[in-house]
Amino acid sequence: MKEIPKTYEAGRYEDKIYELWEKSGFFNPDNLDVDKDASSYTIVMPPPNVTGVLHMGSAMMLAVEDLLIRYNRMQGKRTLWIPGTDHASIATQNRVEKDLKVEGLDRHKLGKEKFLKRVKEFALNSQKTILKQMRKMGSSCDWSRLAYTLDETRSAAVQNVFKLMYDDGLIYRGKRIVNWCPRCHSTLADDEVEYIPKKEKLYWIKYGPFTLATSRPETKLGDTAVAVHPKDKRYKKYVGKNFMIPGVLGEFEVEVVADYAVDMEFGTGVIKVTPAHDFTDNQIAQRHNLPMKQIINEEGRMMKNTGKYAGMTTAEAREAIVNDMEKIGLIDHIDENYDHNIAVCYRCGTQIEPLPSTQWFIDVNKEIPKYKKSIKELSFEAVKKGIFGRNKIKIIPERFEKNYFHWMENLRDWCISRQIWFGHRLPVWYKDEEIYVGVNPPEGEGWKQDEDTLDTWFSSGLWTFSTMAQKPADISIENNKIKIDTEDFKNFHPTNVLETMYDILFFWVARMIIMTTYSVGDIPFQDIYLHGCVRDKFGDKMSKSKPETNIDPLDVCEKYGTDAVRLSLLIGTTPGNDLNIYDEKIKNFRNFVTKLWNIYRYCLATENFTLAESIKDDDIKSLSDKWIVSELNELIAEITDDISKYKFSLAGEKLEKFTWGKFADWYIEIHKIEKNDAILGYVLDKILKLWHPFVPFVTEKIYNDFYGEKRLLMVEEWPKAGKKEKDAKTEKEFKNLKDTIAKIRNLRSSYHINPAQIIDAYTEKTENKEIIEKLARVKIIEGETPKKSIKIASLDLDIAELINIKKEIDNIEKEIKNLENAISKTEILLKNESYIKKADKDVVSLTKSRVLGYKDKLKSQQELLKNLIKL
RNA sequence: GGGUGUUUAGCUCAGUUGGUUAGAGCGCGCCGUUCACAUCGGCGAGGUCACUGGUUCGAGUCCAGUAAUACCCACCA
Repeated sequence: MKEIPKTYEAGRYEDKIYELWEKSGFFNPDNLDVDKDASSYTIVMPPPNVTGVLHMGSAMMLAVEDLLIRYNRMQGKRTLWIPGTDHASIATQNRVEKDLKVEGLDRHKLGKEKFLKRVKEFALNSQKTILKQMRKMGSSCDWSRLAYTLDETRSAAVQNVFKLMYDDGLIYRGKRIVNWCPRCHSTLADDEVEYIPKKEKLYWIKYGPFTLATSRPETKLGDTAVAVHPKDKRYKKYVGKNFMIPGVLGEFEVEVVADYAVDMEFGTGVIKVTPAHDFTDNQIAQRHNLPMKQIINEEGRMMKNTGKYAGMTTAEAREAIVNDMEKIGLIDHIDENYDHNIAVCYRCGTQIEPLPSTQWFIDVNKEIPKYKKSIKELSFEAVKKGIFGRNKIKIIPERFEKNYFHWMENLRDWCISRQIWFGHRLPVWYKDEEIYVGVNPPEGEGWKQDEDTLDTWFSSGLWTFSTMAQKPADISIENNKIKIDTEDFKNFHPTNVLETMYDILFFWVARMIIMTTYSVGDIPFQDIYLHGCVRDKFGDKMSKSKPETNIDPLDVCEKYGTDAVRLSLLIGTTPGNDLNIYDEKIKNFRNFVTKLWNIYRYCLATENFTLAESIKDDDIKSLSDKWIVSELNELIAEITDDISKYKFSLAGEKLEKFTWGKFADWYIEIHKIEKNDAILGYVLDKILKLWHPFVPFVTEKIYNDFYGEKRLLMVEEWPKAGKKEKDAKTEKEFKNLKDTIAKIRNLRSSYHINPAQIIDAYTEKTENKEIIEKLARVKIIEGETPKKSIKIASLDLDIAELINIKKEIDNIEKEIKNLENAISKTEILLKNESYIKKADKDVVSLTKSRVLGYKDKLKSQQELLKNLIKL
């Protein structure tokens, strides 16, 4: 026998095994040995940001996707997993700016060109690390198709889609309110705004026929309307009318509109509408076509059109205006302690100033001529009822569909321009008043490209189809649609499943649905599988600032092996639910891998052991053989069903139970007696295959030891369940055998009978004699009848001297009581007419057999009791 | 303010279309090197399934409400 280490030393084998896989070429579905006529299975990997290194969440994503890919590859599908990374414009630029700050630099000092060079270097470096880490996790993706959201081909996709949308009239340039930081001179994304609770003053001012409450009286100079709730009876008569309102700069005219955004309970139920300097007001203005009047500039100061207040900061202007209003009697009263959230810049803490700014937008409500539907409607239908002849996109878990619909219904025009340097430049050129939009710059002198870049989700929204192109020329506009002229697109699009964490369902997943349905007239994927957030031991988010609970996937892969890490991410978690992870948990799964390894060691130690892909009928000899084969058949059927329904945790648990609790604990123990190598080799062969998608390294390593490099487990066929139904008789007989052994063990344990002591057991005749003898450590003597003994099943154990009879009588009486309870409960149920009438027939017959089982048990317990009392 | 989850053993969590006396791992208690495995084996203790009501022959599972807790969206004059 070869010298095999007692434990599986992951670090010794993992890299070599990965190399073996990669060299085999089977990651690539173009491999000559892959059946080209087989149906395809495709996943496009959510591209990790090139902002640093892989975290536990990415490890989760890779574990789930690799499981799906390996499972389907073994199912004989033509399987493709496309890897990639995301340039993540804002996040990456911020990250590099942080580095610059440490060096006492900033991007303006460095200049755009040098800065971009620096970002590019950083991104490249970080990408290298990430790709290495993906390999370490065992990801069987096709590296020949590696993509990057900012590479040439993906850029071509971005430009083409932009042009298509522009020509369809969906992309427009317009003024919108943005979060503006007057100190940083920059727009802020919504998630870059922080809200701080603060006590402020609330001014109740007289406003023509109304009195209303406001916290920003200085914006009165930009008011163009007042709004009330449509159902507010108090103000119904004013709606639709215009009024002249007295103000500090004289009278001005406003219209009264009715809008549901107004809260009747707040203040007097009337609000002033300042479309240029408030988000809600701006929306109201859009709905009612109200004019917009800007009065605050990018410095946060009052503009020239504010007369004597021009040049003041908003705070100064507020004080001055309130003063003046008081003088002419426009102030009703002032609340001093109004609880209020103020919006500040996350970088410098300066209060942000909502300002109108020129940006590019995608119109989500406009009807697209070729589909006669808007973007919103297309994306809604794709999930609601299916579109373009496809089944509806299914979200797992289903409850997220509700969130999706809610989000989609409330979707507003998507602002796609960003004042960021790193990213895709808009394919827009200006020359004087002229605007040109196109993939290539226009001919002629004097054209200047727009300085803005695109929202990073614009390019990642194209990901499922842009990754199907190999070069820029593969992408074109044809018949008013995006055409990807490649075999990949024909073979692998739409993809089967999009797997990611639920937190980017809206940011990204929804945008892929939007961009793909619009651009190529198809869905991007059929299913969406959402995993939860990987948290630390206490259920908190992991972060590098908490090194005591933060887990680096590479560290634990090193420590416990990648297989153990994968198991800890796959078992004990359900889709959409968060999962806590910590060292001890991973260690437990490492222990399981060791168990699997030792099953293999045991097998190797048997003479001439070999893995068997199949067995003949007469290989099944004993009760135990019948039992394990029947259990295995059931397992294969269930695991296959579970994985196809995305129930990985359940599948893993069942596999674990079978491998450890049935195969190792019982069958292998019995094999030591029966030595049926054919069955042993058969079961091992099957469980290696079933386990492979979960723990690819250790299973491949074992397979490799048997077959060498000629055969790869990775591309072996997924097991098929045998035809035989589960055999109830075998099941019952084996259960009796197990129960007999367990009861004897139980007695031995209760009375501390030395494990080395062999107990005499008398019987007239017994089956499976040797198994009971060895596993229960008894000696079976046939034909004699002892005077004093304890009866277990058909065995009379000579242990009467060793046990406490009274205690045993108590125990058995308790058990008898339990059984009687169960029997009477079930019999009452069986007498219930409506139960018999309404319940499933199968359920009723099951209940009947259950009662019989109880009665059997009761009988044997009563006999045992009689027997004990005699002693 | 609006929405969506979660609540099952000391801990972390499973529990499929409602149907055995509700499960696993860890932890805990007792015993143990019979050799594939002490990263192990054997045995055991531990739960009114958050609470209240309803539907049903039958509820951990479905419905309504309550409480605790987490997250998402909006940030509002």
